Amino acid sequence: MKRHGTKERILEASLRLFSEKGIRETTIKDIAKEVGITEGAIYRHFATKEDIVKELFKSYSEKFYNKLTQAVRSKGSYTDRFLKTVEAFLSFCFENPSAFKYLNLFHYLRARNVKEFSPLPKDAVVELLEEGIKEGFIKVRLEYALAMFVGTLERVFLLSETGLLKPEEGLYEEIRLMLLKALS
Amino acid sequence: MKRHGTKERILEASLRLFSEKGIRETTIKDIAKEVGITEGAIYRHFATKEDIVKELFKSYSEKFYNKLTQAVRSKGSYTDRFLKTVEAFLSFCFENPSAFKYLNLFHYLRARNVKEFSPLPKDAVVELLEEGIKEGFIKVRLEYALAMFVGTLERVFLLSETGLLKPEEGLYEEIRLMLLKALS
Amino acid sequence: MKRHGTKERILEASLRLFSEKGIRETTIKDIAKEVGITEGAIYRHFATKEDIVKELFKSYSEKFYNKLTQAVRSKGSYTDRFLKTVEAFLSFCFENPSAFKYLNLFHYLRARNVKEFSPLPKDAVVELLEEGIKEGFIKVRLEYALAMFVGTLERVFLLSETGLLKPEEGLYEEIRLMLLKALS
Amino acid sequence: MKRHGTKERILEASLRLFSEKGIRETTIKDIAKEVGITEGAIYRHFATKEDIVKELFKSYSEKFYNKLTQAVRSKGSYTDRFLKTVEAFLSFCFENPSAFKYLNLFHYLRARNVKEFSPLPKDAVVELLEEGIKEGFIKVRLEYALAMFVGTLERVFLLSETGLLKPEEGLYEEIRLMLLKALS
DNA sequence: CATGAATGAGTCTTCATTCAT
DNA sequence: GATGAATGAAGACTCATTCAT
Repeated sequence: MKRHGTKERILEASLRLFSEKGIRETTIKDIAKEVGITEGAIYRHFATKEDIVKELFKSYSEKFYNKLTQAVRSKGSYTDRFLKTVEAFLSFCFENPSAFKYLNLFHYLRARNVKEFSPLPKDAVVELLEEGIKEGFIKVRLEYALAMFVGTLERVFLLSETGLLKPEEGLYEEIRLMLLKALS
Repeated sequence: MKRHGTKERILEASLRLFSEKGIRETTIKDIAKEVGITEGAIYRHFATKEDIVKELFKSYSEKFYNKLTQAVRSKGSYTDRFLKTVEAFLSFCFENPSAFKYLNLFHYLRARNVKEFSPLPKDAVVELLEEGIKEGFIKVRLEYALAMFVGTLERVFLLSETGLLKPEEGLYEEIRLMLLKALS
Repeated sequence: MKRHGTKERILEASLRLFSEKGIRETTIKDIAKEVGITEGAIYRHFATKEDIVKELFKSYSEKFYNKLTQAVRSKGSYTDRFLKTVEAFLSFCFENPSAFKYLNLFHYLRARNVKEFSPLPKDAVVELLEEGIKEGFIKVRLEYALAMFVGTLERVFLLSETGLLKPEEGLYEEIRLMLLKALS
Repeated sequence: MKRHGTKERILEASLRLFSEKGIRETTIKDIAKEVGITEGAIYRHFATKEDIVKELFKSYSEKFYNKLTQAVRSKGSYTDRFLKTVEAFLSFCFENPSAFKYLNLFHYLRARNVKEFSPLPKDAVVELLEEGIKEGFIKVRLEYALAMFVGTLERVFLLSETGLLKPEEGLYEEIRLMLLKALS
C-alpha cells in the first residue's frame, strides 16, 4: 500500500492550497508545482478539478463525522462522552487545520451542494445533544445547544489560528464546563 | 442617461452575489446583469473589482462595529448592555444576512488582509467582555468568552439560514441566559 | 477671431500627448483632461479621434512645407537659399518639437496613408536640391542628397532633444557647410 | 503537439507586425494568427506582450551594436574601417528592415525606456567618430558628425523602403565619400 | 456648448482541459 | 504514468463613441 502515492499527494497539496487561498484562486498548476509534477499529470488521477474539490470534502467530512461519532457512542457516563466529543472536535481541528478550514469554506461557497454529502459532522453532534436532552442533562432547545456547541468549538480553533488563543492544558475540560453550564 | 444610485446598486448586487456564490465565482458581468447595466459601466464607479470587494468589507465591517459599540456603551446595568449587545449582533445578522456571510467569507479568503480594516466588530465584543471580567460578571478567560460569544451567535444565525433554527420570540433573552451562565 | 478656441486647444493638447506617448496610447479622456473639459465635449469639435489625428498631420505637414518652400523660393543666391532652407527646417523643429516628432511618428505608423497628404515637406527640399543639381552646386544623385539633407537635419534635432547636442550660435552655418561640401 | 521554435516564430511575427502597424495597433490575436497558433499559446512563451516588445528591442539592438562594433574595431586603415561601418550599418538595415524600423519606432514611443538597454548601436558609431576626431580625419564636432552619419544612413534606408532610392552598386562607396568630405 | 453615465466592441491575460510525444 | 505545448472559453479591464440632461 502506497502511503504517499501521487494521488494522495495531490489531495494533500490541494487541501493545503484550497484552505489557504481559496478554491478558485488555486490553479491546477499551483497544485502540480506543490506536488512536484506537471499539470497534465494531475489528470491521470482526477478527471476534473471539481473531482478533487468534492473528494476532499467527502473524505474529510466523513473522517470528522466518524471521529465524532466514535466519541459520542463511546462507553461511559454522558458527561464523559460529552467531554470526549469536545476533545474529538478540537483535536480534529488542531490536527487537521487545513481540513477544518476547508470544510467551512466549502460550506460558504457551496451551501446548496452540502446536502449531497451526508452524514455530516454536525449529525454526530446532534446525536449527542438529543441524548442529553432526553437524559435531562440539557435543558435548552436542541437548535440553541447545537449552535453553542459547534459555534464555540469552531471559534476556539479559529482564534487559536490567529494567535489570539493559545490551546493550553485544561482547555478541553474548561470548555466542557462552560458548555454544560450553559446548556443545563 | 442619469441613473440614480448606480454605485449603491452595484454594491448591493455585489454583496448579494459574493455572499451567495463567492467573490471569485462572481463575475463583473454577473454584477452588471444584476444591476441592469453593462460591464463597462461598472468601471465608471469602481476602478477594479477588488475595490468593490474592499469597499464592501470596510463599510459593513464598520457598520457592524458601530452597531455593537453603541450597545456595549449604552446606558444601563451590565446585564442589560450584555443583552443589548446580543440583540445588536443578531439583529445585524438577520437584517443583513448577505453582509454577515460576506464578512465571514472575507475572513476565510483574505485572513491576511483583515488587519488593514480596524476596528473590527470583534473589538466591540472584546470591550464588552473585558468589562464583564473586571466587574466580576465573567469568570472565564477572555479568549474563551470571546469564542463562545461570537461562535454561538454566529451559529445561531447560520442555523437559521439553513432553516434548522427558527428565530422566535425570546431568542435573545434565552441566548443571553445561556451565555451568562456559561461565562460566570 | 478666437486665438484659443476650444478646438485649437484640443489640437494643441493632442499634438503634445501624441508626440510624447503615441497616438494609440493617448485616450480621448487624456486629451479632455489636458484641455480641461470632458470627453463628450471633444465630440462637439471632432467627429472621431481619427479626425484629430489626420487634421494634425495635414496642418503641420502643410505648415512645414510652406515654411520650407518660402525659403527655397526666396530671393538670393543659391547658397543663400540653401542656408535659409536649413534654417527653416531646423527652426521649425525647434519651435514645434511636438509637431516634428508627430510628423515622424505618423510616417512610421501610417506609411501607407502619407501619400494622401501632398505636398509633403520633403517636396520642398527636393525642389531645392533639383535646382542645385541643375545649377551644378550639387554633384551627387538627388536621392543621396535628399537622404543626407533630411537625415542630417532630423538627427540634429533629435540629438538636441535627448540633450546630446546643444543648438549653439553658428549651428546653421556649420551644417550648411558640411552639407554643401558633401554634396558637391 | 511539439512545435519547434514557436518562441522564435512569435518573435519574428511580432517584429514584422510591430514595424508595419505599430506596437499598440498589433494585437496578441494578430500575432497568434500570423504564427498559426491561438492567443493562449503565446503566453506559454512570454508572460506579457510587453515582454515581447522588450525582448525584440534588446536582441536587435544588441545585434546591431555588435555588427557595428565589429566593423569599427576591424583591422585596416581608418577610412577602410569607416567604409566597413557604413556597410555594416546599411547591410543591417537592408537585411533586417523590420528590425531597423522597429528600433526607430521604439525610440519614438519609449524614449524614456531606451536607456535601460545599453550599449546602443549609436555607441559604436560614437566610438568610430571619436577616433576619427583624434586622428584628424574628422574636423567637425562629434555631435554634428554623429547626426550626419546616423541621419544620412537612416534616410538612405528609409528612402529605399519607399522606393525613392534604389540601392545600387557603389552606394556604400559613394556614401562614404560624401560623409568623409562633409566631416573633414 | 458641455457633462458624464452608459454602451459595446475589443484587448490582454488566465486557466481547466486535451493530446501528441 | 508523465510532460508540456496548445486550445478555447472565459474574465477583468479599456476606450472610442453616444446620448439624455
